[in-house]
Amino acid sequence: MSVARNRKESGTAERMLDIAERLVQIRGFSNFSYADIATELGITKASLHYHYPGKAELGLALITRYAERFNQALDEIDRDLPDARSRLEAYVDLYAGVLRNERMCMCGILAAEYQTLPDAMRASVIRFFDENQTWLAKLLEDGRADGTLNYVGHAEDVAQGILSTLEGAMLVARPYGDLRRFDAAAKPLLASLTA
Amino acid sequence: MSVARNRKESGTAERMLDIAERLVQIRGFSNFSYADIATELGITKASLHYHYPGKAELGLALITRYAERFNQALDEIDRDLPDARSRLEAYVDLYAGVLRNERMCMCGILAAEYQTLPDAMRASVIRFFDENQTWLAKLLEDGRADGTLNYVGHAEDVAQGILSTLEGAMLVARPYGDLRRFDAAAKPLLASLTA
DNA sequence: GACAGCTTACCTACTAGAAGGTAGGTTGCC
DNA sequence: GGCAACCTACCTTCTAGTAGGTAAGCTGTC
Repeated sequence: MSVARNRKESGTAERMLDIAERLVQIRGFSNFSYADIATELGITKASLHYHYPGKAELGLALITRYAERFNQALDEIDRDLPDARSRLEAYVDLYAGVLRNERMCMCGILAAEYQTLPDAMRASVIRFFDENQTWLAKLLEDGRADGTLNYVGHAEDVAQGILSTLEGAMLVARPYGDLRRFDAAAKPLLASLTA
Repeated sequence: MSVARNRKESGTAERMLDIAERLVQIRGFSNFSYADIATELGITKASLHYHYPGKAELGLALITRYAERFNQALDEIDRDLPDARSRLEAYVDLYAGVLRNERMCMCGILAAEYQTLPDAMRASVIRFFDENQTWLAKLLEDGRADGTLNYVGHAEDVAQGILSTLEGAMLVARPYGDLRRFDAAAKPLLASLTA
């Protein structure tokens, strides 16, 4: 028993989020329980309430972390890729990556459950979509400027369309367990923005 | 007390489906209960089990009826509208109509819950999508023939893309309670198929 | 440097309520 | 009297959540 061994050094709260995140993305928020997490972590349900007093708080932390990481990924795309077109491809690949892990976009699945979500979570789901859309709208305007993308109408509207298409592509592809279904929606989308 | 008054003349089983259908499309399959239906119908939970022995059977009946009606609507579109382009518009409007009722496509929401669905229901969700896709693929080929639609690649792939886009548009539009969000995805889709 | 008091992270044992579901009885029309 | 459609009265299992306790590690004071 070394000094910090019994203390289980690594954040249980963080591991709770890891497990819950996976369960949400596979089953949905109302289809996993504290008991599921407890079993997987090897501690009791009661201990979980020490870290997050209720499921609503856990859910909120879940979206917050997810959105943070997503925004980080967007920043990296902005930093690493030169033109709007290749950034858009990278954005699409973010979604494809989630699907490759046999998961659904967290906020996509939460959108489906929206009516049964705690209030605090609802606002965060909306915010996630808004932030995505803002990022996409800027990308679209950049693309028009640098000549790598073109489209008709307002960037905000097109951004809404892109987001919807990608979420839908994930939603429908997952029951089939077939990534090509995602591509079937994503490729024509990209094509229509470069034509 | 007229002849068939106490007998509640109109099929309770059918009214169960009506209520359950609405609840599924708003909350999802795992977020409504027999108790919800019982309350709304004004009879006891136990009576519901007389009509559908379990939730899985109810769920199956739900998809079956929904798919039947949807297919009828597709037949009517085929019968009433002359060209592929206007048929596609009518198809998109079927989706918009669901959203106008503040509902999500039943099979869209079931797709989100897919991993927690009874086996029999899973197969039916897939079948619904397959039938839609088959209908759309034929429509796309007709459109190529009659010159009202054009696209690149296989009709089946484009059909997948259309389905995904519309499901996604509904999914994202609903938390916002904003039909324009649906249009933002649907209009460019239609445009890209007529360009 | 010891010991008091506090904090962290867990535990056992429990609650109330909701879930799906069942057994068996009642009602009223044909 | 038979049967459809309901009922009362349960049961089990699962749910989130609570009460209260404990072992171990920190921290500040004398």
